[in-house]
Amino acid sequence: MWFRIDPRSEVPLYQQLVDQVREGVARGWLRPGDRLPSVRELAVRLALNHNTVAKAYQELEREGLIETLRGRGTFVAARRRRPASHEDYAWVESQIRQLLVAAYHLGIGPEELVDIVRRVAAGWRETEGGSS
Amino acid sequence: MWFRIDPRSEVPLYQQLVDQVREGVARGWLRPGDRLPSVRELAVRLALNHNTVAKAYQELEREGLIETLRGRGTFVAARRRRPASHEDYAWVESQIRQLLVAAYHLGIGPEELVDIVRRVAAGWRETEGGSS
Amino acid sequence: MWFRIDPRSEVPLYQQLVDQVREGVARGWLRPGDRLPSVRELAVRLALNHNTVAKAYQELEREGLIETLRGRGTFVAARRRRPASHEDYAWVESQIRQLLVAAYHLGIGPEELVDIVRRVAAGWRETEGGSS
Amino acid sequence: MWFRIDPRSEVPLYQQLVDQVREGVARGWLRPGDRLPSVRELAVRLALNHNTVAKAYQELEREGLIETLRGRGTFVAARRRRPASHEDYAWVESQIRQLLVAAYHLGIGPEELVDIVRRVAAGWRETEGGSS
DNA sequence: GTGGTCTAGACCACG
DNA sequence: GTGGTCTAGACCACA
Repeated sequence: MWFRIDPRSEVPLYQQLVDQVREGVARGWLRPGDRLPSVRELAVRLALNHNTVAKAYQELEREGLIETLRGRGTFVAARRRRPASHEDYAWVESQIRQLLVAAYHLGIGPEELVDIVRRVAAGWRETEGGSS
Repeated sequence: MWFRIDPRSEVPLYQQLVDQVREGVARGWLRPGDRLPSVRELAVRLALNHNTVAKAYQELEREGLIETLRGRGTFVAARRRRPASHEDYAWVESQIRQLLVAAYHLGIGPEELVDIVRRVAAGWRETEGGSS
Repeated sequence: MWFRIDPRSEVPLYQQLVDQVREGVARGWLRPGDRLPSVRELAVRLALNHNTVAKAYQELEREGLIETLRGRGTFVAARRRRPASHEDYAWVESQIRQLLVAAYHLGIGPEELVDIVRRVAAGWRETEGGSS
Repeated sequence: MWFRIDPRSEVPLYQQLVDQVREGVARGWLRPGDRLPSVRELAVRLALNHNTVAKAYQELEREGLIETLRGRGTFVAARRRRPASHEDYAWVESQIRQLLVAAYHLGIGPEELVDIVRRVAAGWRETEGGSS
């Protein structure tokens, strides 16, 4: 499978796992009903402690992205469609503003950033059918 | 001045300071040559430890955003124009991808995200002349 | 029959069975002498492991709610009337206290909770003749 | 302070802590702004591992009941008033139904249970000014 | 076999 | 000092 962990990253190991599952679900690489590797199997494969993997899975379950079926394993949950709230939009906009600042200091201005976003989003859309 | 610290945030206090200076410079609220408050003054005003403010200033100086003139104070540095490297672009794109994933899980699809980015960037451009 | 199993629930599968029989008996849906489905039959019907159903039946038999007549099947037992002990009352009160806490954090205060309990208990009484 | 852990209980240790803080907040024994013992201090006091205490605190923070101020410690958060949703009421009612069943099997009928609830809720109200 | 819990002991960033 | 993360290794309930 496609999990990759970078032990040198400052991002916590369990968070890297969470992020990758989130991306997998968002991009359609992981479909509802797909089985995730067992906690211990994945721990061995990635040379992590099983507790680290378990922490990631628990976080994902809390978010409703995955479900565990008692004794049978862990599976990708059906997507729950919840309309984005006003708070959600505010959060996304603040993230964008942060990104504009960071890009500026790298020498990338707002117009160029919009172009890059458009291009990256287009690449995303080719993979999945869009979801807004 | 306009510094605001949220001790409840999960973002480190010194990082919040760094972020705000970075945004101030990027948006033109802070111009080269502007004087920043002294470490002690800012620490008192924001009810922070001196070390916390000092750490923020050190980080900003390391990035070349501010300069300390011995005995005279701390000032916003002249902007060093450096073309964005290939790595810089790769980093920005990865950030965008992360944002697409996060937005997706909030119920905001790629097309809608591009619209929001365009709108936020437009608001930004009204304040500053852009730099791409 | 009316058994419903939710494999996603955090309640163990065997426990869900036990709970439903307990409710059935308490509400009068299951009367003394009524025959329960065999372990194998119920396992097939609910897509459970035999052992899971067997464990539930064992637990119910241990509680005296059902009786197994060798070779004839499993039946709802006659209700044994035993006065509630001091310990029983203490347990019930602790459960109520827990419920008061949980309700509080959902924004439901003690007075309102009492009202809800009264209403739910009234609905219950319509089904069965009460037993206190 | 008033934390008590029962290592023999089948309730997980961290869950016992969570429950006690929840009750403390609900009953007004813990007021917004009150400082909780540090993770390690409480771990020593209760003869638990610090990870166990940390897990409890993290769960409570996720629920918004407590807040951690970077490097300063953990504090009871201001109560966020959120109106109970339809789902919340459904959950409470299901809990009540379960309690009615359990009480029945102990020989305590619905009318008597209502009386007990009324009495326990009254005792609660004497401690705190009510909140519905 | 599965996930959930717990301990012991370690290292780190933050203030 | 604070909390956050991680490992190693153990035990348990569940299916």
